[in-house]
Formats: sequence, structure tokens, C-alpha cells
Amino acid sequence: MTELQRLGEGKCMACSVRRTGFCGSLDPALRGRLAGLARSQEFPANHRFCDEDGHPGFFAVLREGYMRMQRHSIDGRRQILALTVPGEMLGEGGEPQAGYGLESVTPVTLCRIERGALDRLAGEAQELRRALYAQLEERLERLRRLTWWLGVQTPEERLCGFLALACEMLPFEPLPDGGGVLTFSLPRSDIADYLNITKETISRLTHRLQAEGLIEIRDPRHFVIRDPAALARIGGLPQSPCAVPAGGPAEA
Amino acid sequence: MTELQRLGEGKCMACSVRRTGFCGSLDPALRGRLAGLARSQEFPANHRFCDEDGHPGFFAVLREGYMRMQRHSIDGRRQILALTVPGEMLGEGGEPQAGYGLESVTPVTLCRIERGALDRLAGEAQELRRALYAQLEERLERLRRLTWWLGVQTPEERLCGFLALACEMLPFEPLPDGGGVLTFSLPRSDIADYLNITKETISRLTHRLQAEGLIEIRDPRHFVIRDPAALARIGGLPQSPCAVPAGGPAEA
DNA sequence: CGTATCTTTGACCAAATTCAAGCCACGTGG
DNA sequence: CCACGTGGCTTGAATTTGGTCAAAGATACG
Repeated sequence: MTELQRLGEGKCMACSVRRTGFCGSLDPALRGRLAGLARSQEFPANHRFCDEDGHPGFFAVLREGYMRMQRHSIDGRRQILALTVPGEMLGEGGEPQAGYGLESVTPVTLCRIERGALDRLAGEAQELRRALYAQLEERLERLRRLTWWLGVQTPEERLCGFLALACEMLPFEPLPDGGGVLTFSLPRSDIADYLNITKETISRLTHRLQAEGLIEIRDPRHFVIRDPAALARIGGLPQSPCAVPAGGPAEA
Repeated sequence: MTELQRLGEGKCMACSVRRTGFCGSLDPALRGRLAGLARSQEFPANHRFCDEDGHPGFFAVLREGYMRMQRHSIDGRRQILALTVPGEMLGEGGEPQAGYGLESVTPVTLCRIERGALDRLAGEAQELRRALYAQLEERLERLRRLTWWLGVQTPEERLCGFLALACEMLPFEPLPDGGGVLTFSLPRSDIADYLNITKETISRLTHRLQAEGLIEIRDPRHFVIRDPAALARIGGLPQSPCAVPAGGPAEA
């Protein structure tokens, strides 16, 4: 009930992810009702939202920054099971989800809704239920892709697939002569623990891809990618790997 | 509308998975309504229900046998993303799920419901929606575990985890002096493609585990497992790895 | 008894990890 | 302005592990 941080219609109207991702999939009336329940909050990088012993009724839409959901083994090995980009929701399952930790990768801004209030609204609004279900299916699909990567793809294929996807999910500045510049805010270690390769291997592979002319390393955080589709092909992704809410028909 | 194969109340009453898994999670009245829509069908081993180009509105509960959901790469590598045991539902997502093939591992008996009829019933019965959502979450959780296995666990750890889980999901005949006999109907190659190791490695590992006294190989399809919990520990699983609908309290 | 299928075993090899050190950009403080 | 420390990235050499390939057992079934 902290009036201070209440989001309200005005701030929601101005939100950059309002028309994308989870919020974008709702109709304006419902989004308005949700906005009334939401509070915006900022957190620093590497903030631990909940540890691997489960987390409380947490639900939020990520407005800015990146988050990771991860798990550690006793001896320190880590697997990142999901990376969340702005516009996506967090805390999809109603369950405690013990065993997984949720942390910010970069500084983040969340649009947070109390679990109970969300559940009450979902109880009466079928559309919200459908949106939540759709997000859960999207999560499942992404996890299948990750499982596929980890299972049958070589490190090189995984990295290529990841780069191709990154062109659609991370900041990607198109260049006049084709392709674009991809900006990573994620450190190598997080990419490594997502794809289950070491950061050394990422380094070796990116430089090999550069030698093959597939990418160009501007600096460690900026890659020029001339042909994302070529990477997608190596990574074994379908032509348009990730459903981006842009309306243009895919070229045949 | 094939009256011949209609399940009806009687056959549903006699079904072995009626009180477990998906069906067991529904209340009797709803289960009765579903039974009216269901048809029982049998299929041979290795029957392809849908290939990797997507499948039509398929929904069923597996009554007997095992199924696998898998994906192939162009050069023949395969990843099994889910193994389905009796009592579980198939075709969880409403979506076409392009990219994944669904096949029987052994001869199977399905209790099949037409997608449209299921959706109509779900539209009016909140409880059914909840059950479907719960199954989707269960799928997500299992896939996370598989991702964890593939990502950070060694082949030995994966196999141990798999064996421990198998004690709860596959036929497990308790022995008087502790432990029990585990029966595999799955060929090594399917286990291998699920855990992403080769069948040769499975063979080497099982024999090593036998040498270490953790298991005893009766014959290729029957293992004696004295202490499933020990395997679960090696496999990095929580104490009671899989929620089995048996009511007994876990020992501390 | 032969055939087919599945499992087991052994020898060799490739690939990614590990470990170690070096590099670079950045911010701090003298 | 420059030394210095820090964190992240890169590079190299040695090592290990599980895969590949090939062939031999085992089992079921006609």
C-alpha cells in the first residue's frame, strides 16, 4: 500500500515495455486494472531476490535490465535456467519453486504485483489467466530449446544459436549496410553458465567465428553481426527463432 | 463418434490409472464427464503419433506403456525431452508444438480426448483448467531437472539421478531385505538419448556402479537397488525427488 | 539353429576443461 | 598526470573424459 511507489495509470502509460511482452498481450482495460495493483521498484546488479530455498509469492514484470534464474550444485557449479529480458514476467508459477535462485544480472526496474492481488484478479479475468498460461508455455518452450542446446548441440552451435536469438532479444542496432551491432550487458560468465560452456571457450569460439567472418568483435560487449540468419542456421534454430511481436510477414 | 471405442463410465472405473496422475487429480464428477468424451486406443511400440512438423489437437492420458517426446537434428542426433509414464497426460500445450515428435516406446494404451471437446469442457470447468495448468507446471519442473542434469551434472550423476527417479516412476518391486527390483521397459538407447550419454557409457557406468555396490545388475532390464536415496544423493536430487501420489509420510 | 536386436567391452581419439598467466580498460588516489 | 589495483576477457599448454568405431556376447524368436 505504499502510495509513494504506486505505479498508476500515468507511469504505466509511459512505460517502455507497455506494448511488448506480457503487458502488451493484455487489453488496455485489464492492463489498467493491473497497473492499479503494481508498484515499480529498482534494484542494483546482482541483487538476490530469492535464494534456492524457494521464494515467496513473487510476481513482477521486468521493465529494465536483465535477470537470471539459476541453480548451484554443492561444489559450486552453476546452471542458469532462464534469462529474462524487459517485458517478460517473473515468478510465473504459483508454486514456491524451491531449488532455484532469482537474481538481477544488471541493475533492474521491476513492476511488482502482490501475489494475492494477482490471483484475485486472475480469478475473475479469464484473459489474465490466458496470458499467464501463455507465458508459462513460452517458458516451457524456451527451456526445451535450452535442453536441446545442452543435449545435442556442440558449444559452437549453442553459441551461434544464442547469438542469433540475442539479435531479437537484446539491444540490436541495425547498420545501414545490413546486419547490426549487438550489445551485451551480460558478462561472459553468465552466458557461459547458461550455455554450459566455460568463459574461456566462449572467448575461443567468438574469435573463431570472427576468423570465419560470421561475426566481428568491436569490443567485448559489442559484436557486429552481418547475418543473424546464418548463425540461426548453424544453431539449428527455425528461421524466425523467437516470436517477436513485430507484425511483418516473414520472407519466404 | 466411434461408439465402439467409447470408454464410458464402466471402463473408466476399471482403469488402472484412474486414481493416479492426471485423472486422480480430478474430482469424480468431472472425471465422469471426461470419461464420456474419451476413447481408448492401443498402439504398437515405436508408433509415431506426430512428427517434428507439429501435431494436430492431440490430447490423451497414457494408460499403459511409455512414450517419448523427442527431437532430431539434421545429422541424426536425438534428444528425448520427456518420457511419459502411465497416468500422465500427453499434448499438454494447446499449441501445435512444432519441432517435437511424439512416439510410443513400448506398446501403449491411450485414453484419448478430442481437443475441441476438451477445450469446451475446460471453458466451463475451472477445476479442469487448474489440472491442466498443474500438469504444465509439472512438465516445466521436470524439464528444469533435465536441463540441470544436462548442464552441470556428470554422466554418472545423471544416471544415478535417473535411477533414483525410476524407482518412483517405473515398476519397482520391493524386496524383503530392503530396496527393490527395478524393471526397465525402455531400451538403453532411449535412456541414453534422454540423459545425453551414449549407450556404451550407460553400460560402463552401470557396471561401475555395480562394482561400487550401489546397484546390482540382474539382467539388462532388471536392476536391484538397495538404497535409492543414495543414488538420489549422488544425482543431486532433493530427498523425495518426485511427488508420487502415495500418501505415506517421508521418513526423516 | 540361424537371425536379429540389444548389450557389453576395448582401443583410440577429439574436444572442451582446467590451470595458469597475461592483457586491457577503468576507477582511485597520490 | 600517472602509478596501482581490480575485474573481466583472452591466450596457451596439459589433461581428462566421454565419444566413436569395431567387434564380440547375450537373448529372444521363428
